[in-house]
Amino acid sequence: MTGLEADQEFDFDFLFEFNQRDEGAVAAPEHYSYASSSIGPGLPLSTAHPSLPAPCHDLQTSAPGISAVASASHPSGYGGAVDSGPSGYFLSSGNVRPNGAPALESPRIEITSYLGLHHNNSQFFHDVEVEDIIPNSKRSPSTATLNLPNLEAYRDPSCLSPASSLSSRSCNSEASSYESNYSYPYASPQTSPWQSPCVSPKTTDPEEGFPRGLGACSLLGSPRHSPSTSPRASVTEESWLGARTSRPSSPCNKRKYGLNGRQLSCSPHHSPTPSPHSSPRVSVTDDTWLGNSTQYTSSAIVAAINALSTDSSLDLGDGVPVKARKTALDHSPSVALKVEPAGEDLGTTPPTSDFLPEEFSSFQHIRKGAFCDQYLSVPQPPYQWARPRSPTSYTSPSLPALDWQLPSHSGPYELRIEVQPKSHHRAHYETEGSRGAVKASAGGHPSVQLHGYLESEPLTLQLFIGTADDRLLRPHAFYQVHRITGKTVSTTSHEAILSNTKVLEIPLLPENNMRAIIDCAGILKLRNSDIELRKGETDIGRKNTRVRLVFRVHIPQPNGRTLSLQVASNPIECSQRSAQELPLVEKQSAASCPVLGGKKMVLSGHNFLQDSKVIFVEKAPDGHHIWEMEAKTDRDLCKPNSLVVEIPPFRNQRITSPVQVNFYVCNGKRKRSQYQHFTYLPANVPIIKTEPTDDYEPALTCGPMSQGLSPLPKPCYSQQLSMPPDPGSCLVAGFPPCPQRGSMMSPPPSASPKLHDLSSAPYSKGIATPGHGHLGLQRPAGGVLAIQEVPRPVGAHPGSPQQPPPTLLQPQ
DNA sequence: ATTCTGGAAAGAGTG
DNA sequence: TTCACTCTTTCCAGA
Repeated sequence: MTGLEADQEFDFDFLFEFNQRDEGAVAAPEHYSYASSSIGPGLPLSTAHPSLPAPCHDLQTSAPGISAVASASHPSGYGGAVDSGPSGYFLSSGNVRPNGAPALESPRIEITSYLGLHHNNSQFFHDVEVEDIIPNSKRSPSTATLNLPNLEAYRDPSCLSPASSLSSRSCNSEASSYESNYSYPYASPQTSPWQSPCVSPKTTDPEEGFPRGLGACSLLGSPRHSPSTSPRASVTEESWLGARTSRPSSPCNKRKYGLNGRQLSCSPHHSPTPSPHSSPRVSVTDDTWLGNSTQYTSSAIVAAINALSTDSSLDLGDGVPVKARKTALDHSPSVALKVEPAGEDLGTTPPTSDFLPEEFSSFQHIRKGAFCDQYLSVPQPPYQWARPRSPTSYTSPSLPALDWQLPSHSGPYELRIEVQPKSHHRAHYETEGSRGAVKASAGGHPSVQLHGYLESEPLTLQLFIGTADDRLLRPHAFYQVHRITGKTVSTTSHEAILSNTKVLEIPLLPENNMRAIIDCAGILKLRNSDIELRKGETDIGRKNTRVRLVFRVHIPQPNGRTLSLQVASNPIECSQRSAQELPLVEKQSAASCPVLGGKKMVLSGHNFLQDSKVIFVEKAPDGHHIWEMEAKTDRDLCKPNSLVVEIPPFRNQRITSPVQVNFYVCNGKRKRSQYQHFTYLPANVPIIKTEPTDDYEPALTCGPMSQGLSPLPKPCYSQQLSMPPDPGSCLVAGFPPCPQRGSMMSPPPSASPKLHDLSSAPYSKGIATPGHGHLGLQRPAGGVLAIQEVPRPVGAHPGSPQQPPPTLLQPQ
């Protein structure tokens, strides 16, 4: 901890600065402080464990795991975050409050935001405790179905045809996302990716803050206080009806389905709520950039930044694409801890009780309830298990937002996925019946175990559906976890909603060695059009069909803090078709090879055909292919699940540093697998390690790791390279491919740049662009790698300079 | 009667 | 603008 402390201080500083600068920023800290304070009380009340209380964030955030694990002293990152986290919060809070005034611009906003944030965070509370408290009425339909909150609200006025799904309009979304990515990079916090997770005061602000009249607001649209009231309301309804009833872009209109009812009901009112999630995305990118390293730290900082950004965003607003902005704003929610200005404690529950219609509406988004409700109305679980036993840790508002990157292990603890889920699982729509629980590839179900926990107190394992792209792990906007019950389900679970994300809470019992079999989790697909209309949503759903199961556990620490660990599964393809027809590479026996090639590489996955071709591609930063080479495949050895290919020689036999390329399996026209990463090594250079180990790990490890940790590219380098500090070198050398992961993550060549590429693009620009020749090209790799690898560094490589993140950034 | 599943139709989106 | 093909979403039917 000591080391951490130092870090903490560091973080604090940041926080302060931010705070001082922005109210929002301040707010963030405050939240924390509040949260902490408030939490304490709050939790107790509920069922929460004492442990969970306020400290949680800090700890978690601090990412004890990360900082601690990796290196006691994480300078910046986690450690700082962690340490600072707590303290930071307090301090900040203290300051803040006083400063509260500082909020100068819009104190309310801050407050609100906090609230909002809190709520979000507190979601747990809400979910757990609050829910009970809160009248169903408030919630939208308590039905299990997810309600899309305010489609209308989300819709931009600009959008001509509400119906059309954003995806189609991807441009916008993309643009926004890209922009966010690019533009943000270092520059203004606002834009910066950082915003992402944390704090998202913005969101709150906007909504609450109306006063400000954030530029964003306009974008956001109506959300403000009362969605319904808002001008849009009318629109809303229309939209609702139209949108909702009919599927947005698609067939809806044509087909008449009966779902409308539900949606409508929910709709208008809810609308205001921004989607918390949304934020992550944008931020993600940024995060990646920035600091991957500092997941936590960053988070704290981010929060601060977000706050700032929020404000700024307003200013910038004009310049920034709507979507981008929205996103930013939205972020806040997710991250934000909800703290209420006044009632810190309240933050947790109090609010719930209070709502006046209007207020409620305004807060809704903030409140988990609001958010959630709008989004997902989760049936409340009458489950008992949670209460009695479960520590209810979740409740604490201080818990890290779902888009925060957390380590999979810290100190003696390690959260590990013992059995990975199958790479394919057809998600079901709300209009369909459940398609069952996610299964393991070998039969049975995935399982997760917390190692190193010797206490007798049971814990709660959280599960939510996360993204599987090259960017930072975050809740997937288009998929939600779906609780499965029935005779065949042996694992009890409880649903909760955090920032619009459904979270399945599963007990981790000492008697079961803190192991849980995940046979109670299905995957629900939300209509792209609905989600894309959400405010702040920058991602498009089209072809965005891969997800990961993300597991989290919050471990109470003796010092009162809570340590949060997170692990993500390997990617899961959730679409019907692709899962059946597209080739999928899950593993590759080699991650790199000398430029001479000739080496055999075994690919394992699905849908391989004798006619399958394996194409190696080197892409330029701009995405176009510089080089393509079909690898020879051994048809005799080809099986549906495995393919043996001979690595082709690289076009340039004289490379002096590793060059990352991609390859994919092609079954025909558009039936291509995701890009896989592969690295060509200089002929005379000692091989770093091409084989199995990496492959393996990457695949598996990466999945998880990336999941949890930060996706930042930098880390990767550090980790793998552990070597040289030089940025440049790192980049180059660093690029070790993370094969497997890549497979899942990278976008198909043909695929629209948007989704997948988004991530890549950003990276490329940020990283590659600048001067790294090949490296630049490798780009995606960087991003990808980073993500994958990062984790390791954190957890695994304590020694590594982890926090290189900064390095990365700087390099550029 | 439900829950899972696999399959596929219908229509919108993409290039 | 048209066309072929892809992708999404909803239905259907059987286990």
